[in-house]
Amino acid sequence: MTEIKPFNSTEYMNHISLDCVIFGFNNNELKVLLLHLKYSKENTLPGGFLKYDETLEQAAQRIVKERTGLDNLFLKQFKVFSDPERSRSNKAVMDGIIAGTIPDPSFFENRFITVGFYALVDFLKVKPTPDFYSDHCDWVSLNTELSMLLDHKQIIQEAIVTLRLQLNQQPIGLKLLPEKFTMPELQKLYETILGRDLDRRNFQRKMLNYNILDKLQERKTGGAHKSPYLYSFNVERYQEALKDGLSGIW
Amino acid sequence: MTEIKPFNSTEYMNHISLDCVIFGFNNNELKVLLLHLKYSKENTLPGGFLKYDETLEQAAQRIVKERTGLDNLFLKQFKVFSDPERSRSNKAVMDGIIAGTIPDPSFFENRFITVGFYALVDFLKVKPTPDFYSDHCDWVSLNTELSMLLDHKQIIQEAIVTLRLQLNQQPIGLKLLPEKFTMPELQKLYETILGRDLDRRNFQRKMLNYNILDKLQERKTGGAHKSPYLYSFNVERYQEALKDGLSGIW
DNA sequence: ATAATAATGTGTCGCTATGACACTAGGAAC
DNA sequence: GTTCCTAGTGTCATAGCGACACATTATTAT
Repeated sequence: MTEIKPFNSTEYMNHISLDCVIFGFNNNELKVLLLHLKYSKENTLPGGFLKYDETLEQAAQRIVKERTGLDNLFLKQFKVFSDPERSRSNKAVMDGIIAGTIPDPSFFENRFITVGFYALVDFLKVKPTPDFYSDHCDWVSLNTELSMLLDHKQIIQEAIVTLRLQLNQQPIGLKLLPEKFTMPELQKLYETILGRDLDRRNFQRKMLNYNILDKLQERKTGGAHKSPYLYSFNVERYQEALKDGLSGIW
Repeated sequence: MTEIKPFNSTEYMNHISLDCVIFGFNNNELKVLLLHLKYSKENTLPGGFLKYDETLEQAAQRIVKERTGLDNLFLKQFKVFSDPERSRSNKAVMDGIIAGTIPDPSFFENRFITVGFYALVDFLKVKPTPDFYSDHCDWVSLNTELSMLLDHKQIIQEAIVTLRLQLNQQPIGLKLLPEKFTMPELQKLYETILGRDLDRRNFQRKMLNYNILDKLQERKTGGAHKSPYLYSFNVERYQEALKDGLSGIW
């Protein structure tokens, strides 16, 4: 249970909610897109409820589109959070009721099981858009210490663990990086997700051996030092390689 | 939505159900524990609903215990199934209503999102126990072609895919095999899950290099040929090794 | 008994992937 | 130019892996 917006609760299924951990990569950092609630001043994940004719995946796409402007994103369920206490003492709901902005308080006071999704997006393509109940919507570095609504901090943690485990099975780089990128950028992404440094030369060798990158003629200019080459993913070969997983442990 | 037993629907959360794919390994085959419904003659996964004060994990333990007699099993969520059509035209419910055995049909006619769990159990320890609505509860080989309730066939398929992907991150062998087992048995388990043959000698070398097995003095007697040695898992070292995943791709 | 059969236990060889590491090249600041 | 920093490329030794051969032991057929 997360997002609060003016809505008709009869459109939505009771007891089931979704929360989306939207990952972006910028400035050599992994970031998540968070909302900041007007009344309770808490940070929340973009989330929402399930309509009667939707799958959870469709609901997640809808929710993510409202916050990012983007369609058809890479989204994956990773865990259901079902602690009976998780939606108790929901400060955001209390404040909303006091402010008179929640049309159907009894709906929000129910117990909700939430399905966690993570999304991988191209940072630069996102237009962060707050909803009615939040005063802003921003990218937040994972290093930042934040006060989060309910169990949302835990949800983010679990999303990262999942991301790390699936690093060789999911198109992490393809989805998180722009069309063209440099080898050092790709390496930084892997290092950030894994939480440790990798050897520059070994990383490059291994990556190139996967045969999933196209080396472009262009170099990235404007940097302060030697211009690195630009690469792009060969989507076909990448997808093919992922079927068996990118071999090896990083 | 799966298990139908005499119950008071007010004890349970609406719209949320669980289905458990209980894996066992016997006679060199992977098997799942299924119920066979009296009226509709369909096979179903053991499943049930969520009580108001339970987590999904607790509910899954409860459900699995009722069918196997076992406590504290290895259980993991793997996916939520949320197709709005999935619980439509539920033959089992229709037959139950006709037979007058469903106390609260309106509850069952609601839309249900189901959370898939898989369990890994020691085949020999399980006492398959049917519920009120099923005439028997049996182990069924995955090679068997069956008519299953609703989307239960798909749920089993997804469970297997998950099992395969997590083969190096989860204590598959430890949970599916008896205390003492032979190397060929362990190999067969891996081959069954992976769906392909492995080289006997390379398998043994790799397994032993993990340092997670204790070679016992005993040998398994009664077999038709040379007696194989018995092994058991060194639980401590196994758990330790799983933290980083058992390296390598099978 | 003896031989045939079949599965298990153990060892070798060559290749590849990997980790550790060093040198060269290019762009910016001075 | 010189300095500094980053990127591009190469080498070497080792561990792990796939492919493969031979000896051992238990049952079964004769």
